[in-house]
Amino acid sequence: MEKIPISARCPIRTTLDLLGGKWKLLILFQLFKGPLRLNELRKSIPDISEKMLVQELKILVDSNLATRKSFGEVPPRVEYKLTEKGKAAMPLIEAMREFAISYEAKEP
Amino acid sequence: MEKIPISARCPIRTTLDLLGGKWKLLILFQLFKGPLRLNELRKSIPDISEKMLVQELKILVDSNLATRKSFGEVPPRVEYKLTEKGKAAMPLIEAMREFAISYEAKEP
DNA sequence: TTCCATACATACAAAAAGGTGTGTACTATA
DNA sequence: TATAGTACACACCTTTTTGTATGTATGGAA
Repeated sequence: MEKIPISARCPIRTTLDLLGGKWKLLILFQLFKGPLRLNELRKSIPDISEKMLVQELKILVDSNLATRKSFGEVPPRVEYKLTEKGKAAMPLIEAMREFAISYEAKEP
Repeated sequence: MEKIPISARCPIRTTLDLLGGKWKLLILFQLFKGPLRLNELRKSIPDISEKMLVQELKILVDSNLATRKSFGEVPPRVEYKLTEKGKAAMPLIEAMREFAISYEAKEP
C-alpha cells in the first residue's frame, strides 16, 4: 500500500501528468489548426525527432487527447486529430502565450 | 554558433523553460496566497524534498518570478514572495485547473 | 531491379531531473 | 551540556526523459 500525500491529486499535477514534458503542448498546438499526418507534424516542429513524435503522439492518443486514424493505404497514411478533451487545452496554451509575453515585457 | 530552428523561441517554449518541471508551478501556487518561509512551503507541499525546494526557489528567484528576503536573524528567517511577473502565472494555473476539471469530466 | 516514401519499432546512449543522506553555523532553550 | 530549530550546501545515486542510429513492411515509380 502506498502512502499518498494530501496534495497528490491536485489539478496542477493532473495537468502536468497529461501535458508535461518538452513536446506534448507543441504537438497539441499544431493540431489545433486541424488534423495532420506524422510527416506534416514533423515539418512543423523541426527539432523533434521521429521517435519522440511517435512516442508522444501515442501517449496523447492513450490519454484521449488525440485520435489516430489509419487509412490502410500503402505507403501508410495516418492522420492525427484532437479530441474534445484535447481541444480543451487551447485556453491553457493561450494562457501560456500571455504569460510569456508579460514575462518578456520590460515592465517591473 | 548554434543552429536555432525557426520555432525555438515560441511562447510555449519560453513558458516551459520558466515553469516546466515537477515543482515550480506548485511552489508558485502556494506563494499566491502570500509570502512564505521555507518550512512553511515544505509543509504545504508534503512530498517535496528540501533540496528540490531550495533549488527550485533559487531558479524562480533568478528568473525574477519570486524574491528572497532574509531577515538576518538566528535561527535564519527567510521569506519568499512572488514578484509581479510571478503573479502573472495565476491565469495559467487557473487554466490548468480548468483543463484538469474538463479532462476528468465523464463527457466525450 | 533498385529506390523511394510512410509510419512506425527497437536498441542503445546521453543528458536532465529528481531524490537521499549528511554536514554546517548559530543561538536559544531544557 | 545536550538538543532543537532554520536555511541552506554538497556529494552521490537513481530514475526519467530525450536523442541517435538502425531496421521493417509495402507497393509503385524509375
